[in-house]
Amino acid sequence: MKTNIRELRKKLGISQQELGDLAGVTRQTINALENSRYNPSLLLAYKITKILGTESIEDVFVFEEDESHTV
Amino acid sequence: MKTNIRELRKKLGISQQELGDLAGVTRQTINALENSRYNPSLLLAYKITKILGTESIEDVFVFEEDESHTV
DNA sequence: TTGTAATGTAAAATATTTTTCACATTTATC
DNA sequence: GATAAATGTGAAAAATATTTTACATTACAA
Repeated sequence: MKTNIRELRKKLGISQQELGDLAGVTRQTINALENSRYNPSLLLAYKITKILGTESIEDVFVFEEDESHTV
Repeated sequence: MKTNIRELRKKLGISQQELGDLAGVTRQTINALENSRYNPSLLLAYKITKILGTESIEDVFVFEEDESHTV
């Protein structure tokens, strides 16, 4: 799973730290998400989506084709 | 967070067990989601959304207004 | 070029999700 | 009403997400 968090965050002109603060998580969590290092909880994904001002979760988190077959 | 999993699953005429098998999780996980007992991973939410044939994650998982302020 | 903010990352600890097992209750069918 | 399938739920274990701490590197302003 890839994300557009970095691009969207930069459009807002905020740091990983600030986004983390807004979302209630640490900057390391944001960093790990930007670098595709793990699969967040749905609620965290939702909160980030809201903060970044996008329409839907799928605008921020991009799933690969065969990814729905993996846990 | 509430979900429409039960309704959508019944439209497909499948059991919690079958949906779990399709999503690669146990029936207890499906049951807990249907009864709003926790916040799944984003990937699981995505897989369930795909299996249920809905457009987006938000069609299946419904967030309350002030929920984005809670972790 | 020096200092400062921002980012990348690792390891250990903690929190949360998900599984497993087990049993009770409900629902449908005969 | 008996039987089987489906569902609800609890508790402990396993797996995974997230935090914390700490340090290194990069980017950028003075």
